[in-house]
Amino acid sequence: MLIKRIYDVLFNTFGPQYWWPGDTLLEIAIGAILTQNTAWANVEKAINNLKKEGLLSIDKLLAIDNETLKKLIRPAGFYNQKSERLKEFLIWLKEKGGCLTNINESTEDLRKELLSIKGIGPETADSILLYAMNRPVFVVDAYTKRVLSRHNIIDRKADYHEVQNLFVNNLPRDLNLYKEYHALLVKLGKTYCKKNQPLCEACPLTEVFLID
DNA sequence: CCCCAGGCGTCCA
DNA sequence: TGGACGCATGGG
Repeated sequence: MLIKRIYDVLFNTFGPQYWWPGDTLLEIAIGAILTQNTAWANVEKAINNLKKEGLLSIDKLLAIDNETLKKLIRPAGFYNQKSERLKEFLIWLKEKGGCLTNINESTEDLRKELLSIKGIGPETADSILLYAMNRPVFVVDAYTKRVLSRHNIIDRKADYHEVQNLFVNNLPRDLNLYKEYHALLVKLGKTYCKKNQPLCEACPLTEVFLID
């Protein structure tokens, strides 16, 4: 099966990625919001600012005023929106009891609730579910779509669920597999599938399609 | 100077 | 429903 074989090639090429980077689950969830359309290096700066101030807790972040929060997360860009999005997410999380992995609710319900928060769309919701809440949800991002469409596996304008289902329907429902696969696709994208790089000879996926 | 990055909401046809 | 646009910083 194609989807499984792509995974094997990526894993053999790059090895395990151990995603998502971050010391705590809360930090991971915050990173998922801050990284929206933003280079990870800039997100790290924002998170480090919060960490230096000892603010990486739900209550402390909710306690500081918005202007302070904006200044701290400024390097991550879109800080006016992201400060609001962060606080709305934290309010929701606090209502859920404040522990990301001890929530007695179905993944489906949690996903709907996350999507109802303004500024949290499918990718951010699924990233939080998978990496911060340990729920087996496959994450689709810009790299995933670009890699697959560039190799004619999906249409360029395939929507989120269509791409997500391609993976879910062709893989065992396994938490760590989902984590590694998404991380590997990002790794591949950053290395061999950049935006204005039409096709790359060195892309390890070419071997998959030569065999077919 | 340019383009881009681990999106999302809004507006408009 | 789907394409264009604004949001913003920092690196290449």
